[in-house]
Amino acid sequence: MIIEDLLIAFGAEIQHYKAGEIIFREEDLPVYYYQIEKGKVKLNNYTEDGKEFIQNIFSDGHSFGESLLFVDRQYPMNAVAIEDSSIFRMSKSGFLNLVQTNPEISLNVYQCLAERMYYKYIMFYNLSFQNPVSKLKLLLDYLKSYHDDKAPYSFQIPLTRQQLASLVGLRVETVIRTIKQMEKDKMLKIEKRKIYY
DNA sequence: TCATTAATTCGCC
DNA sequence: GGCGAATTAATGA
Repeated sequence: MIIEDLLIAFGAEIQHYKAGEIIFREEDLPVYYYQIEKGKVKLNNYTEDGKEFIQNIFSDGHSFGESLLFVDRQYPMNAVAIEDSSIFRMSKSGFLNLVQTNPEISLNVYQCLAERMYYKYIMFYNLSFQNPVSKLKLLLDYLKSYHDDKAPYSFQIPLTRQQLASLVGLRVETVIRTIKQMEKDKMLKIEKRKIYY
């Protein structure tokens, strides 16, 4: 979200993470701004019995966890690379400095934060009260909103069923059952196990 | 071709 | 809708 040249000018460095590598953990103190150059990252939590809930998944060009740089608190979630990734890492002071000296950048940051809040708003209501079809449909709609082609079945869901399940708090089996039901209802299409929405 | 990982199925609660 | 186990398909050394 922030121009790479500017990141570098304010002290950012590229870090490489292997798939599965942890970038930061719950209860760590936020001391860096992270922006993905290339790769994929998930923010998650684990319940006591080991179940994973995915807060969000980010890919190329996205930053993550920056809201925590504005409050004096520990991270409430983990960040894990889910593919081999190259990520810009800039110190908190560099980030705050950058935001203070560049109005356009801070506006940009506001927009990112607002986007995250929007996602939380729609998901929270939906995950609290709705049935599996509604939960998955909302998630798919949200994912597709970043896709230029709005035609039906034009968007291949870039996530595994397990990841979908972890994003909406369902089990894989339920996601599989529900996705099949949605295919019957012509809401999506399945080809070679890939989901097209 | 073997190994790994994801998807799917099944029976039961 | 969740759970555990078993089967099958896809993918990539």
